[in-house]
Amino acid sequence: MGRSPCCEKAHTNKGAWTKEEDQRLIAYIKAHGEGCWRSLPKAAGLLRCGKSCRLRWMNYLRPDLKRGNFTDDDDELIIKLHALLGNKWSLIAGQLPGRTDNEIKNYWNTHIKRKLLSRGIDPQTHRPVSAGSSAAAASGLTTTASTAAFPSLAPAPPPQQHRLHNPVHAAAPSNASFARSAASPPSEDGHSSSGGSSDAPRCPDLNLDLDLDLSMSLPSSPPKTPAAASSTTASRHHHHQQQKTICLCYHLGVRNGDVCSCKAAAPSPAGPRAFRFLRPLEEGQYI
DNA sequence: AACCTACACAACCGCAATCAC
DNA sequence: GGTGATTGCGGTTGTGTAGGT
Repeated sequence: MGRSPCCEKAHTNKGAWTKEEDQRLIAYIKAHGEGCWRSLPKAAGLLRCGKSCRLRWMNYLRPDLKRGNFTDDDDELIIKLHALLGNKWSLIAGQLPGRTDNEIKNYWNTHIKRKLLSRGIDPQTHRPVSAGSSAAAASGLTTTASTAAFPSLAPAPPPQQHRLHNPVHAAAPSNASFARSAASPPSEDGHSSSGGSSDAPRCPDLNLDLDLDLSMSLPSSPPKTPAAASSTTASRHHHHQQQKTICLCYHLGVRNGDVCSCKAAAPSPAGPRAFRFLRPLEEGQYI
């Protein structure tokens, strides 16, 4: 379907944001809320692409962002979530209130990868480097941490016609598409992963006690302000406001009737699309 | 002090998913 | 159901800076 450019590049600034631009963006969003990124730059008097505005707001200006170092607990949680979800940074970020997918992605690439390698663990497969050959990995993917964490998911038949992004892949690694989507971390050198280890099952003998870890309490964070929650997203996916009763299966995008029986916890009237992605947890909200 | 290198992170790009008509 | 518009995600790149020589 041919795509028009998201903005008129000839009339937009690029590169680092200035303080003035930040102030304009903040002021506008405070006054009008998030949403309609396409028209926001013009309305806010910014010579920026809407995507750029959104990114700046989401990754840097949002008031609920937690700046500062990651704790060791954060590290471990990220590692375990990565083992479970692969490079689904937005999903991982959803479990770390106040952190952005971009921040976690950067942190993974600059710190955690090295940390794992220093432990002799392959950051892609989460297996010992020496035993991390593709041949060994090919032994199977059916009893990964995912199924350990969600035993009820294990026997589920491969979902039909799930979209690539549907996180059910992450929760149901027994189907091949999981390996191609959620389980396709970047290649060792950090370059594109799109063609990565598509057929190599990840961490078949991974033992990360994820069932324990995924039920543990997560660090709390200040409640998100209404403005902090994407108004656009909120209007489309307002079920996220009711996440306190939602199980992780639902968090992961499992649709009603797919593999999770937590239907009662899925309040969305918006249909399957509303299950697309989980959102950052509210304060005191656990998975 | 100057240069080089590695690191950290902000920002961009391309594409898929989703929405609206 | 088809199509274009918009949003959001993941991968990659660019740039500033700290540390080493």
